Amino acid sequence: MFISLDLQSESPIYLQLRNKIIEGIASKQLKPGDPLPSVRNLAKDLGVNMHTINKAYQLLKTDGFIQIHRQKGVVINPDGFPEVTADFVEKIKEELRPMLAEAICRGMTQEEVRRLCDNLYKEIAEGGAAE
Amino acid sequence: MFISLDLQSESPIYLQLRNKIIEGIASKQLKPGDPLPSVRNLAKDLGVNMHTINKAYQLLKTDGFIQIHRQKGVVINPDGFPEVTADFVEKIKEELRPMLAEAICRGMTQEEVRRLCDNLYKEIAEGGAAE
Amino acid sequence: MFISLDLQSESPIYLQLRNKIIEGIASKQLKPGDPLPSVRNLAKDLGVNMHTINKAYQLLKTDGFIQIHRQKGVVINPDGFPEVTADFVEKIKEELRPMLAEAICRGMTQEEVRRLCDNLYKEIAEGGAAE
Amino acid sequence: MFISLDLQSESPIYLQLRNKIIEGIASKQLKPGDPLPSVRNLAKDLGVNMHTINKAYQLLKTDGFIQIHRQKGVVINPDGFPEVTADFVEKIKEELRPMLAEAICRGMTQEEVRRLCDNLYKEIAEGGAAE
DNA sequence: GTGGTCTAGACCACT
DNA sequence: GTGGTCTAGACCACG
Repeated sequence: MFISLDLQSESPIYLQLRNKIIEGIASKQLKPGDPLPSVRNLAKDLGVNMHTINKAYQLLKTDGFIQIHRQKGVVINPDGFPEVTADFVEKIKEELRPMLAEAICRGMTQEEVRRLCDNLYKEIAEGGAAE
Repeated sequence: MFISLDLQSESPIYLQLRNKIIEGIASKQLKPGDPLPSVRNLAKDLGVNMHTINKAYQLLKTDGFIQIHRQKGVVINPDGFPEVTADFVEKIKEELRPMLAEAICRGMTQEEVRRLCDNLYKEIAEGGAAE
Repeated sequence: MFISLDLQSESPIYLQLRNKIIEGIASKQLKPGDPLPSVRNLAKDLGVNMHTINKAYQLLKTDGFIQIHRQKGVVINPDGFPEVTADFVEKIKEELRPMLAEAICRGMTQEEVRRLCDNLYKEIAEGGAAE
Repeated sequence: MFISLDLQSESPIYLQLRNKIIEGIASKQLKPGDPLPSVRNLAKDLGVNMHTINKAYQLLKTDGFIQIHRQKGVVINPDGFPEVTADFVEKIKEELRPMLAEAICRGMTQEEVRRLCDNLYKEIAEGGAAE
């Protein structure tokens, strides 16, 4: 799995990295138990600061997507992933809301929105566009 | 139309304000030609700085949602709103992608995602839950 | 001669008006000695403030394009127009410079610039696009 | 590259700065990939406020002339510059029109206008007279 | 009274 | 140390 970061993006690098890994999990390119590169190695490969990698990994650990063992390294959580909590639904709705509102202003119908979501869902699940 | 801001939020105030106004347009609480408060009045009402309001207004102006008449004030764009451009679709997809990926990891089915979007779409269009 | 103002423009109304009248002179729709509407009438026709009209007229008078007589009203200067002074050349160059620089950055050739200026010159002189 | 601002000018400082940088690009004193000073350094050097510099930089970023890397700094867009869009041609024509009209009123021939543009084009491209 | 511009500070997130 | 954001003032052009 190749990870490409956009260093000019407004989105902080650590967040981009976290999201790329989550997309990797969603597309099953990364499966429970799979190892991830060490902080040091990944930092070198991506050409970014170690702290940045570490921040992404800590986020993923906190959310329960990965485990970090001092000796064995970093692995995709072998015990499965977090559920769809009420907090998560709330978060996704609050992030979605402004986008949907703008889409409505621009004249997108509910049908068009649905199709866009459906397509994106499939695209992610199949891992096509991640690269 | 009442606007409530979360001053503690990670999301910058000017963005929250921009989004609230777009939601107001989406829910038809704000219609083309409707006046918006002056920069200074709104700043006073919301208890934030004038420049913060101005930044939100400038964003909305650039995107074509409002018009700013220099000595007269601010109105919802009476000439209609921007289209669904390719850029917009690209933007929405890139913002949606990480959310959908996480939802997939957490086990949400495509059906559940669709329902969530549908409900949110209606909720926004009806403008009920915004405040 | 019809005058259309863009009330949403960044350009102040009095300047727009001044420029429209100068364009009228350039296209010979307005000739030396021709009368202009009174401040009061023009303000009513255009739906703007009297002070705004007056400011435009004062500018034109200062530059020598019109004469303002207390009783006879406002007329295009029957004694001819100002020359191409060094000040004017300087002014036009300083205004032109940023535009040309941007055009160069965007890859316009000198030939393309020349053609654009030529066309615009003719267009103005013929008064086609003035309204 | 030295930048001189006219703090007394009618033209806002941030616009003067934007234009100076565009002239720098046009004259090839600034090339794709070249770094620009940090917002705060340039502000100190020019003796103006940080926000004023930032406003100029934001403008240049929006137009695609520079890139702003969040924690790394500002560089001339290494991926090239925007094209000659229809919008740009429209803008330049509308700005040019009043100047040309006045030039015509003052008796400048098309030949004289052409020569003035040609000379200015060369002067900018060679970057001699900018400072 | 309106927005446009500018100043002189300040805190924060990111690397 | 970088840009992003925000505040609390101020003056000006415009209408």
